[in-house]
Amino acid sequence: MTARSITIKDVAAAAGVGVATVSRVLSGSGSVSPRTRERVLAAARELDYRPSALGRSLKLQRTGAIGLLVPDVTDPFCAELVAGVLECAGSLAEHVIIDASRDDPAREAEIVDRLVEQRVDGIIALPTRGDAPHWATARRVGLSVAFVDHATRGADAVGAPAVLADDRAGVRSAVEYLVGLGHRRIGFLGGPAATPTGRLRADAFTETLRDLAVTPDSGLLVRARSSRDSAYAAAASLFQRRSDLTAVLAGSHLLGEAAVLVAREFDLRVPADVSIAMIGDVAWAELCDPPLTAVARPARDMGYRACELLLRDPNRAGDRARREGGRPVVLPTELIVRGSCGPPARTR
Amino acid sequence: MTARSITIKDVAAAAGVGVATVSRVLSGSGSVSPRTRERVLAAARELDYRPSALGRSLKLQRTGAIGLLVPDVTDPFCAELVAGVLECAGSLAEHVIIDASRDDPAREAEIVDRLVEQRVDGIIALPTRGDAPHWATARRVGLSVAFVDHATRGADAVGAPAVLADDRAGVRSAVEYLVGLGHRRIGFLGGPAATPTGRLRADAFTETLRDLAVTPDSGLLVRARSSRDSAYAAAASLFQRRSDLTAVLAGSHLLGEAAVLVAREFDLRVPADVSIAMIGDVAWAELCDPPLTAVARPARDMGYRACELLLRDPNRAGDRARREGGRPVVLPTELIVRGSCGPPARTR
DNA sequence: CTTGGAGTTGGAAACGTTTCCATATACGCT
DNA sequence: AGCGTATATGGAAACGTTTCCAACTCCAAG
Repeated sequence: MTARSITIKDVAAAAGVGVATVSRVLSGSGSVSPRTRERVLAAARELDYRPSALGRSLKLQRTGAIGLLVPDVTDPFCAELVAGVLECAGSLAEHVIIDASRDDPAREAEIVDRLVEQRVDGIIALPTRGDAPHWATARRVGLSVAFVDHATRGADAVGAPAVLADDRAGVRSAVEYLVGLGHRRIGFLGGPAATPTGRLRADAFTETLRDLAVTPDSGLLVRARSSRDSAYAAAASLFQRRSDLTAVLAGSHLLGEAAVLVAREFDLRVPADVSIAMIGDVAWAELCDPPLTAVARPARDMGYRACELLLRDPNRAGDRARREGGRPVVLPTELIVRGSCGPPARTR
Repeated sequence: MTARSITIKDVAAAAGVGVATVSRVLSGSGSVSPRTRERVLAAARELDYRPSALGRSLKLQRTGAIGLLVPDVTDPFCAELVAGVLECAGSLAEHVIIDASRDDPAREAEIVDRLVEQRVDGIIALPTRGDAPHWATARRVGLSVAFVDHATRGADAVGAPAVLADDRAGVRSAVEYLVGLGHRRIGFLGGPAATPTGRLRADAFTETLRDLAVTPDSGLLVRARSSRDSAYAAAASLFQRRSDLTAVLAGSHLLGEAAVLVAREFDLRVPADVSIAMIGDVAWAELCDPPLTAVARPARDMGYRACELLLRDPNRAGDRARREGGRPVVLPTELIVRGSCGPPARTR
């Protein structure tokens, strides 16, 4: 019951040396005679000694932990991101404390507070909004923060490094592709205008159309909140109102899902009746019939890079980011052409 | 630069009281006069004091952290599981240290070691194999462990509580459904025979067939390793060798994916030419054309329950599990009928 | 034989908490 | 007035490390 766990003292006693020596042997620093080293190692093995990270962290003022904050771990993009962070953290012998904000700034603030208490070495976040006050607070208490995806403004405000996908180019490539196929009335399903991502992608959409000399039609641009239901409703309303559209670009995989379901609901053949493409490549895109053309965003790399940025001399990273005005790392996207897009049925 | 972080001592000094009093105020235990309480609170606010979990954990010998170990966070089942754990942990004010074993026992052992060093309050694991030696070690150093999914034998061996989906019943329901539709030559795509899950599902498959008086045909049962490539190869070989089969049950969502792709590759219409069902419901099942019939496993609940089991008086839980011979918690599955199964084209 | 450095070693302080214990104060009784 | 009790408070120990610093041993050089 009262099995007091064994400490460095026990090992020292068993080996007949001082605790300092044990520490030196185990951490490999300092000089110890081979003879003592052997004795200590034997004692440690004998007792099945497990050093406590608590004691060490307290002394070293460094936990070897990083916080990871995403809206939702079940989202495929977030999951890939997490995998990337895990991969990098593992290779740098850091461990990862994860939590989900569920897109709720209040919850996010709480989590950040907890991570501060835990004295994590840094936080990687896909923030609800990067300019929320708790991020400034985190930086103020000396925590380094790295933002991932849709946080440009926040990174600026807080002076934290950021890793982004080149969504503007991603949207552009998809639109160019669709227009190249002959589409002129292209619907866009976008995220909430309140979020940086939602705004940016919609802007890139209209911008590209203008650049290609296609007059944008505001009735073809629909917004949804980030829930499944809202996405479905948005898609349904778009398809219903505008039976003249020949293609749809979904601004997220959730919206892409909605587009596919609604098209099926309306008995529209893809791509004969309507072409569909989406931002964000996910596993099911390949399984759809027809497989869905999508803009792949390098989620895993983004996580890896963010972690690297945070851990590889964190002060430097933060400082550099601030000095350079928070110029974020931007990773390229890639248009994955599959079978869901074709020439429009009725040109003009 | 040398911004030594402020401690309880600073607050005590600022408020003109002893550290003990500050601790009492902040932790809400013991008695303090309203006047002092106010002064302390003011000082803490003034200094923006953040208590250090390190000091507290060291003193309390309890970290408020649990370890979570899954093969792969990007797997939809694992992701849901993680979400469930996060939900429960959050409500109990615990934080979660996550890592991925990538199905590698050696890596798993390392991670467990790290978690032991971190002095987590417990570990939730979807283990590579529950009877691996490091699990016994973990228990020996006084760590409580809860297994999730395919770990029956491990739970027995280690005496840890386990949360399982009722896969046997799940497979049974799918097979009964297919046989009920008239299928007699049903292919089964199974996981590796080396894993408990792989064995159990395949066994349930043949068992059910026997119970339904359908003579099992060993040529219709194919194994794959857990990689995507291997799944595809297995599915391809099954479809190629046995053009006489009228239905396929995939033993995992990865194998289901393979079945769908191969069927499409072979120009088989679903469900006209071949019916497909799979174990494990995932988001894309609904997006397939036709949507895939699948056996839903309550991943999120499993995570939640496991966390609950671990945290709600962990000693008790472990002891009870041991006393009862490790009788695991078994959660029901549900057959979600969609459009991918129909009567066989050529009966007999 | 003395001196000095190199190589080993152990004691003790520090990291930031919580909590036990002792003390101090106030107050209501007898 | 004296006493007992309840409430408030602070000092100090403990949690498990790391590392500074001092001390000790050994041996070679003077």
